[in-house]
Amino acid sequence: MEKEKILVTSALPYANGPIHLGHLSGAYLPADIYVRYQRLKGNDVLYVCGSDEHGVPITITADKEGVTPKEIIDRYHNINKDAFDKFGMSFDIYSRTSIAKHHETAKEFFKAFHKAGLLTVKSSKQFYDEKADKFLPDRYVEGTCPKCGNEEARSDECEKCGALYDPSELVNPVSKISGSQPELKETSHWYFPLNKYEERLKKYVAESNEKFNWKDNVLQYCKGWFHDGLKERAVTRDIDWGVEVPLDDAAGKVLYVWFEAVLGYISATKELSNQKNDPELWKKYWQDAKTRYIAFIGKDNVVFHTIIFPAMLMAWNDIMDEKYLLPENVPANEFLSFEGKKFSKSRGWGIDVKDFLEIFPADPLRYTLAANLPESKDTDFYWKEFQARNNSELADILGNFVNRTFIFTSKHFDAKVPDLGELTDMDKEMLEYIKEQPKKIAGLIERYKIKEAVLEMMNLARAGNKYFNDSEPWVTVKQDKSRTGTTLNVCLQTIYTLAEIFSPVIPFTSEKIFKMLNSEITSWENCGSDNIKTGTQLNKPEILFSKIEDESIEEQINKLGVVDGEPVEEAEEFDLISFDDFMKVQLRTAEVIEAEKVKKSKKLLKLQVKIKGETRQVVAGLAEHVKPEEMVGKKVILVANLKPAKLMGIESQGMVLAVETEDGKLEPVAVNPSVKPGTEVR
RNA sequence: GGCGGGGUAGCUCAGUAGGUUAGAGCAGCGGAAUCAUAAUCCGCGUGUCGGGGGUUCGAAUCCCUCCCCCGCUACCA
Repeated sequence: MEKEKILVTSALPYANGPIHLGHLSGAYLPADIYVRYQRLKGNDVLYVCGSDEHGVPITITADKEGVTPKEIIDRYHNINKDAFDKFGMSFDIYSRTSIAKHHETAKEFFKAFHKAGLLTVKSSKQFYDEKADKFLPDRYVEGTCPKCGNEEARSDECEKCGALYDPSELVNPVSKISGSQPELKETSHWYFPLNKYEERLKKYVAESNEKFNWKDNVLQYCKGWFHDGLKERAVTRDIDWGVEVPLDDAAGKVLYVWFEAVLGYISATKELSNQKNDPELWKKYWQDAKTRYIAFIGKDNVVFHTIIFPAMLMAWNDIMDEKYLLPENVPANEFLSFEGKKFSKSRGWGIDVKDFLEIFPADPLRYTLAANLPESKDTDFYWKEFQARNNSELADILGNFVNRTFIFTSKHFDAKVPDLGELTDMDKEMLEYIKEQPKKIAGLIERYKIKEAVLEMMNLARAGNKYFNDSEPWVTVKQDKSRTGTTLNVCLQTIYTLAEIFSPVIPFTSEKIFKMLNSEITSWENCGSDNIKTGTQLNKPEILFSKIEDESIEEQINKLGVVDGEPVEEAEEFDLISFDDFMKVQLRTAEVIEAEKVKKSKKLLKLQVKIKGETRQVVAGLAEHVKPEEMVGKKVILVANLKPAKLMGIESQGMVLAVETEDGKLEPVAVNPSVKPGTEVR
């Protein structure tokens, strides 16, 4: 079969925090499994990734910590690179967008577009912080929403009520940098005419889908974007962290991250070319029409990889002689939740890859994630499930099958691979199965059905156990040793095949098995043929997967929702009432005129309070907390339309609002003394 | 608010060009076996396919409607 050239990318993780299990499930593990499989098939695969290191959130983190953005990106680039490495990601290069090569590449694209007159300049008003001498990106400005009054609204959008508005409408804008009030100041930016590519993009998506059968969720996302119509997009921003706009009159402006980050795939490949002293290498992938390009991402990234990046490449290809490939497929995954909730570092929910791999080995994690990838909908990671997958599948089914075969072979055949003698129907069936199963799995992986492929891999190990059981070598060894030899030979061929087909998913274990078999991995196409030769001396078996005890899982579960040793307070859950319901409660300010203790009562005070036009008698349970004389003259809040009730025989015509402190003390809600009695409270 | 996804067995998930008794893995129950990390193998599933309505000979699947979860809304997989 002719070798294919395949370029694979995984979304560039943002270097503003450590990656967690959700990231792995989205764009990394499926890609790595795909890549390892394609390499086993003998195809020429290039797998590229790297850190995305520009943009506002990184500068926010840096400011918060009082360090430079460079320190932030260095920290997380290294943490994540290391985590990926321990997890067994087989990138050909893990680059970063802060390198000179990337700045150069991004500028090249911008300049080409600019020179061709594609980009338009538009001015708009943006918040400017005089104290900090900076234009403020949306996230740096907070104010009150003009629609709903939410005080934590963003400059052009309120997350609470969803309103979109012009930044000039924002009430009381505050700069998050200096705390001062920013001014709206005129600035200009370059825009990319995404709208001009709309028809071609629709065609691109439709045709790619026809040829390569795109995933349904991806098509739905695209449909959503097309439905709304594509608009021009600003490609520059006024910040000082990023790729500088390569024009004379653009001081203080950088390329907007969406524009340059996707180009990181290209610059990373160029970087690899340099490292290999083969400057043309990258072109053999990116600019050869025979290469297949597959971009693995999470669902949040769909628009960038099916619309924006292709549009940019189309624009380039229109102008330049050297033409880039567009992705043939963008197999985006949905999200992984953690124990039923979204990953959240601040709430202590979920676990970083780095922390995980310090406690458990990579392969059980790879297997667990792969067996439950969010391929068609969001899925969940549960610690208990991780334990079960490790113990009852990896250890009990796969690990034990390998172990029992090895031990039996060393006990009765000096750990040498016995002859394959005369075959029974059962032997033939098993041999047929180990030939067919890899084909089935290959088909699934090529259609990006990794989850189902993993199930089929484990099914081969199940079949191995059944074959072993049904063959009863512990019986035959007493009567017909050559029969036993045949059984074990078939089992060892099965183990060989298992090591091979499982290697994309659990590469570390696969390697161990090959070492135990004293054999080398072969091409995927040879799976199931006579791979392990009769007479081969087997090495001593080792336990492939140790069981995970309940205690170590409990320990992890107990860490949930804890940050720095402190449990994170869960927000209270309220039964929601409508605005109308709330308005049924009529609150008024009231002035206390008289106060005395109710006789024979520990808790009750009898108050005379003045509201507009009347004086009411109210009985309040405050006696243990406030002295009567302290109450006189106080302004309080009264529920004015509460049905009167009798307490200790005294009529109470309302209720005084009080706060209950943690130690159980009550304190009347304070009202500014200048407020007139009877004023409405809402 | 708009757009999108989801609601299937105790749990985690498959399953739509409408078609026999709706599936898998795990857990559970019963049995067999004893080579093995007490692992394995065999048997056991009547689940209002979120609710209601409709189209149809026939609906988990198509249409309408309602409820509940989640995501995106242009810089977090």
